[in-house]
Amino acid sequence: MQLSSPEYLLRLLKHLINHQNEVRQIHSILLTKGHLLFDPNSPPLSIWKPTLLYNTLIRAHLNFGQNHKTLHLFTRMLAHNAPPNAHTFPSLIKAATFSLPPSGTSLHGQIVRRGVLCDSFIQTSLLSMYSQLGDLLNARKVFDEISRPRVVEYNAMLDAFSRNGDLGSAVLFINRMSNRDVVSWTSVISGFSRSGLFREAIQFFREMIVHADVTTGLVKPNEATYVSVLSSCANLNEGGAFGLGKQIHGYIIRNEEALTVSTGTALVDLYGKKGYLKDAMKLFDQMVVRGVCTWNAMIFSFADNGREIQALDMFEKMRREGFLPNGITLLAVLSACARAKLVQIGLELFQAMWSEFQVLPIMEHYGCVVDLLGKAGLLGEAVEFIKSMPFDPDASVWGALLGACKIQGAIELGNEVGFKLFNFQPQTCGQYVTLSHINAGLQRWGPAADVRKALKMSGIRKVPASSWIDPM
DNA sequence: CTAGGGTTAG
Repeated sequence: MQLSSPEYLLRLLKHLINHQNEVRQIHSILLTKGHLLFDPNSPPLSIWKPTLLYNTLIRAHLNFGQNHKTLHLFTRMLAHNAPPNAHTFPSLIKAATFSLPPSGTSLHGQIVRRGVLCDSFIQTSLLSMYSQLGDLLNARKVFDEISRPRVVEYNAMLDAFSRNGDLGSAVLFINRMSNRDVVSWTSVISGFSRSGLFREAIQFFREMIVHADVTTGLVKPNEATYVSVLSSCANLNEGGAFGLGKQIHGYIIRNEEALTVSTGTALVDLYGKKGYLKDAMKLFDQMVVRGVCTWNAMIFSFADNGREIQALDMFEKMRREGFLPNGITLLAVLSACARAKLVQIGLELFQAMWSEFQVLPIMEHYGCVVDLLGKAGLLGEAVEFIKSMPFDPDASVWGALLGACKIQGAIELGNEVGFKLFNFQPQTCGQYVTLSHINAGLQRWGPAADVRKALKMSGIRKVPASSWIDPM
């Protein structure tokens, strides 16, 4: 086979699909050889080559996380007259989900016009896209158009309910499904967890492991399930929650060989949040492979337990080992600085965020700096800092200032800020719901009552004992 | 194996 033939280059591309430099080189060879150009006069067997090549390139760039480039490749594809097929769209839909401005609806239009809407992969991708964009209505519409949904399609709809906080519907839905797999169960557990309903998440996990799905061996909890329920255990301040977490830890040790990045991090977080820093650190050291998230969990553990200096040391160590801090890392170190009143270091880190770490500060970081200045008694500076923000502060930022006013006894400013906060109350700050660290206490109780009612109505029983998980 | 879809943390 010729080294510059489209067949060979396609094979090469598939083989090196996760290697950015190689993909780029193959891409440029393909361009110079004209292999990406659709030629109606080529032999019938190779007429689809440009489409295949473009689909693979699109997939590669999606994997690289280059959503904009992924979508741009589609316009190049159209310009080269390479006809998109049903395989083209799932990757594009995924890229559109996470790119700004949203281009999902225009993709939806393209799909309809090209008559590939009946493809089940495309339907699931679209459903999932609307779900991730918080558009439950359109997600539902897509689902209702699916003629014979199977478990994957059901799961996508289930996840749409779960991740958008409609857990009542999620529970009703999963109960009505004739087949459930581990993804179905995990979707609901993580949905509860995401909504801050940790007790319900744990309860649902307990339901899962005594359900016929699991006892018959049809379904088995996996890493995603454990991570979700461990996170709920970490966040629920009840003795039983920690106990369950430790049981799961034991179970993982007995059954899986080594801790993965996800389970290891979830466990570091668990022990850290419960104040068992030695155990958290021991786990951290045991882990063979760590991720940025692992470091984040460890830094947060120190920061939240009054060991701010150790948190900052950990941050230095992380950088020495070549890890690039992300937005969460910065949040962890900024909160450590705030707690220890290390104003200078905190401000320097905030300044370095963009210039050194290429992390764009978001609302939470600003909230952290306000907290930092406020805790140190620099209320005037905190107010100035809020005024300098490039976007409007939300309730979490004003809340940080209010907290500082209380500590400092600044009654007048406190009243002013309190009034501003009062105006925020009726709003649902939906997109910040996950930012529980700073938003703690805000927007938590609304959905909870409804969900408990739905749980009750859906006939979830009291939890019997299980062979390896004790009832709480 | 033979392009593409659903679940995971801080």
